[in-house]
Amino acid sequence: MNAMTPSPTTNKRQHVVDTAYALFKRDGFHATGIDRIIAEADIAKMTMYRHFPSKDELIVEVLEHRARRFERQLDRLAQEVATPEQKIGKIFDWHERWFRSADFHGCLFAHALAEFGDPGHPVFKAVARQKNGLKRRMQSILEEVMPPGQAESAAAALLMLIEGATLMAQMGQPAIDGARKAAAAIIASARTPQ
Amino acid sequence: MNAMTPSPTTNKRQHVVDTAYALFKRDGFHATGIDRIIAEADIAKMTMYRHFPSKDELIVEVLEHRARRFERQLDRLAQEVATPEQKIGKIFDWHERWFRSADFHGCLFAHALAEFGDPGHPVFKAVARQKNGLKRRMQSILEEVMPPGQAESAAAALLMLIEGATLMAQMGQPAIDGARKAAAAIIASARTPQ
DNA sequence: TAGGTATGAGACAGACCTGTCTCATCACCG
DNA sequence: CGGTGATGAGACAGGTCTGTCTCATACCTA
Repeated sequence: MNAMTPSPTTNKRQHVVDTAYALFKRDGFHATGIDRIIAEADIAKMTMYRHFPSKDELIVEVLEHRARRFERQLDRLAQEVATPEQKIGKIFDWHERWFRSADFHGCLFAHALAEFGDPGHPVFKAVARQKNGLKRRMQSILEEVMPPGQAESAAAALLMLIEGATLMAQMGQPAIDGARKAAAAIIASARTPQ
Repeated sequence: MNAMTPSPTTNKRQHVVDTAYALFKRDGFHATGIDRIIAEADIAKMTMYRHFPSKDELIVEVLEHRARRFERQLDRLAQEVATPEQKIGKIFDWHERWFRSADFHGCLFAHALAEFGDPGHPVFKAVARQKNGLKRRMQSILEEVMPPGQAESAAAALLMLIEGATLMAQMGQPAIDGARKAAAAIIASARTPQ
């Protein structure tokens, strides 16, 4: 296997992940059958099952791939600005662009949580990892300007706002501006408690 | 049909709704089959299909029943207190108790939105009605102490907080206190803009 | 050229899905 | 007693689900 030419295995595997992502996003997890995925990806069923031992593991793979991509994008955005307020602002910017994108269908992780509510299920755990990652990111940003305790609860509040804004955006109600103002009020309040 | 004795039709119908609610809440909508519902409710399949023309309509009925129940409970709680802050506080109280309840599995409406993402689908519309109802309720409470424009965006922010808190509660992360503090900051900020 | 690997194509199993149909039964009511 | 409406029980159709299996076919490399 030449190291310069990408492995065909990797290509097929990623192609399945991308195709499954698009279908899961639009139609949901249980409503999207394996047959639909392989038809859309134009691959044989066995090709998929050779890469992923089960549909559940494919779902986890899709979620983890999207989570990594999300983290990379936020990393990049954070480097563009200096102050904690600006970094938080960039996170809201990211979501605002996402809400306006043509194929926005809500948060895939929240949807996964809705369909896999068992805390022991691998999909549930993958969702928890992603949400905790975002919360930790905001928390460490806020710790630059407030004590850790304040930063923890403020980060939780910001995460709630973002999740809520995503849900409202899915219902066609633009609320990112309100979320932004509320976030500013929360941060200001945490900066100067009482 | 005697008006004093409740119609057996109504009883069976409600029994199906209640049983379906418990199963949808725990396992999701697509993952819960008709066969499971009628087995758990201990009724014949035809009895169900005589009351509900399709599974989708049963889902809508379940959602609407829960929405009516929710509205009644909030109506009652609102009458116990006087100030807008207290009324909003009662809404957060309700959610706090809900999060602590033994069979809490997240918001059924949010889950329905995850599985029925088509805005034209009756289930989607039922979800939008419920969320808009809660937002309107908070908005009219807030209009007692701030201009309508401020009340609208503050209500949207509070709704986002509540939805986000529900999602975090489902992931086992208690965040209602943080949401409460954030709500106070939002309302204070809207009361005295700038 | 020979061999190993990835893939394609599709049959197949066994279960589950929604929704319809028939026939029997039971309760109530005039 | 006779009739009516709600219900029970279960077969049935037609489709879809996940996952496994076999066999043929490319393709790259040694």
